[in-house]
Amino acid sequence: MSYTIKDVAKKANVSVATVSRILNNLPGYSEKTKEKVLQVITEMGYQPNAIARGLINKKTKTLGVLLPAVSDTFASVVLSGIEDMAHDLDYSVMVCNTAKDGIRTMKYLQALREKQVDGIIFISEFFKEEYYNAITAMKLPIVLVSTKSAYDIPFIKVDDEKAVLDGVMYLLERGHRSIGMIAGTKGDTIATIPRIEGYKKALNKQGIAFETKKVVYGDFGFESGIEAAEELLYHNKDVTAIFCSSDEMAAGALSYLYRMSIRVPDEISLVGYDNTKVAEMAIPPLTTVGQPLYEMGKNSVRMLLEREDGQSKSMFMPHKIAERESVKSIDQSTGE
Amino acid sequence: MSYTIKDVAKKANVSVATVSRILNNLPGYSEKTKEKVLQVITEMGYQPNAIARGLINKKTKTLGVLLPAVSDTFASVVLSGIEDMAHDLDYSVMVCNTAKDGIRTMKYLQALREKQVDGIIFISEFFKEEYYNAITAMKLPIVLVSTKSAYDIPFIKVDDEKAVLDGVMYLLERGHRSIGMIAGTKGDTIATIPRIEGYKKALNKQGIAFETKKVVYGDFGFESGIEAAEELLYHNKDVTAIFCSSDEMAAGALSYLYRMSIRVPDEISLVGYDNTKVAEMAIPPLTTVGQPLYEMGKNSVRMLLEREDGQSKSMFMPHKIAERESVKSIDQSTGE
DNA sequence: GTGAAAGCGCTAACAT
DNA sequence: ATGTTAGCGCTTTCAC
Repeated sequence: MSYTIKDVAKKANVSVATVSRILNNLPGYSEKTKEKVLQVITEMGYQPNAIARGLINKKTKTLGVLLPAVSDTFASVVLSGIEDMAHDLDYSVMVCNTAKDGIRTMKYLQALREKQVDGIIFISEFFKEEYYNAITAMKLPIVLVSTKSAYDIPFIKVDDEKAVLDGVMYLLERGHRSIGMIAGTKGDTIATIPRIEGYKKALNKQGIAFETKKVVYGDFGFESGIEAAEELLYHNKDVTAIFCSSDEMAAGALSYLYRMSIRVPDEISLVGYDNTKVAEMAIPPLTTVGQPLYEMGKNSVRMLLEREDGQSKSMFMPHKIAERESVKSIDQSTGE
Repeated sequence: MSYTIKDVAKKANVSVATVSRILNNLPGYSEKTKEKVLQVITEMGYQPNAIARGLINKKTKTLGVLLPAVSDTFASVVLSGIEDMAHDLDYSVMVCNTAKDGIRTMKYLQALREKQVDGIIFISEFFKEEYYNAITAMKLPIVLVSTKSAYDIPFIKVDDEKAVLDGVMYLLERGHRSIGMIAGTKGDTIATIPRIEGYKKALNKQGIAFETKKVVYGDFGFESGIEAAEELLYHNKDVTAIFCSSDEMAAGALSYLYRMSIRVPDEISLVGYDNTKVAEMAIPPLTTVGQPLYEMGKNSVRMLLEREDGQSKSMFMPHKIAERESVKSIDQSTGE
């Protein structure tokens, strides 16, 4: 066993209370005893036991983060923002890979509760009623990142509809008239429906009719992008540009196009969504609607911790188009 | 506040000891009281406090993971293996993003200690003496993943020298004679020197002389791959293949070659290392020497937990070449 | 089969 | 300025 505060007290000839005060920077001791105690502490290599401490203050200085897949580029950037901010504030973070599995999420929620985390950050998944009930029952502060809910829970995300509208406008402004969309999971009320809405509005602004057959669905992943691109082009020989609801799907589309010997952006332009590393690494580098993922992660812990006194409110983060090389302007007069 | 074991005991008209026994599946109560207590527990929605529990058992059922960058593809796959295994074993994991920063690592080590984690997994960084001293002082079990140390600490990794030897042999067998190498950080005794050794040995087997100018260094990241490829080709117009020490660097090389209009694999073949998602997503898909990253993550927690009784030994994991489309066979007789 | 009570390592009154 | 002591919520002897 390691040393305890008692050992330190004994060796320094003071009471545990005094040691505790010194450890916590509370008033109530002379400079001399402080020095003495500090010296004994380093001598013994004493480290306070955060578990015992947590039992009393009801604070563990640790946060729980629930995300669909740690190895997913998207979530891992958010996680890294969370991690950095938490570290600055002296908090630790427990990661819980929910694997899009509701049962597993519930198990995690319980574990986090038992381990008395000070708050929970929930990333990018659909927030079920079941979760809501569990969390309100345990009275834990929570913030949603890149998702939102039907409940009064603060979230932090970009305005998806507006972001896609801008992304599609970007294409429209460059002369594209037949634009396809590779959307996310069909029916997803957070990341699919509003985005399709943005797509529609952009077309509408230019007086272009919306056609159902021009939007196909994927699941945000690479493989689904390949399939979606194939399906989209099969039904729409005329598209000159595709808006993709994630960089990974755009990478998939890119891959399909490459295999079909269709050049990007010469024959078809592509714009992605997220601005993750995959957009940078793609060939050609992808123009994409960027979300400030890292900042969103950082803000989420700030929000969570401030929340403790007085509800903090949700916030929309700005999106920004990262221009790279996957979009070509086409000259309308020549139809080229 | 939530309910405590005392509340349950009172409401069920038994002692806390009995409740505790039931909670922990210990003998010493009748089936009847068990039912009664269990019922009260669900009624109240009681959840045990793992902090209080941890104070007694000196077990927190949580692990600490130290890694250089959560958003790095490589580490995040390992992390996801760790996460899954930990979850199966009812452990939680605290992630610590060390950002290749020694000070930060030391801070984390201390935090993990104070929070009484049951063990530590250290991924892919150089393991400094400083860390060793801190960890032995706190008597925490630890395992190294994808790295090793000068100390008697179990590690789990692939045999880098052998892996690169196989990768380069793969190229040699396909007729390549002038092979460049984009290595990792110069001087890195874990992930660079042994790999260069493997490269040398492969050439040697075929009686090809090793040339210093054919190996250039990067830092395992995408951008460094771009620069390295440029440098390598500048000094070696004749290479027909490049072995890269990470998939990200290979993607960088790919990107550079694309910009230079040098076709892969027609003009230059490429093989990567790791077999992460970026190898799959590359255009063309990268042939790469794969490490079983996810499995390594899983094994590391198994190893860590078994370790508690009796030292467990290090293990080498098998590497395996994932064949995709970035390598072309060249016919030597025609010199093509 | 069940309960009382002594801690685990610490903090926070309350004394002095 | 410093010490004594009562817990925090739980597990674990030791009685009965």
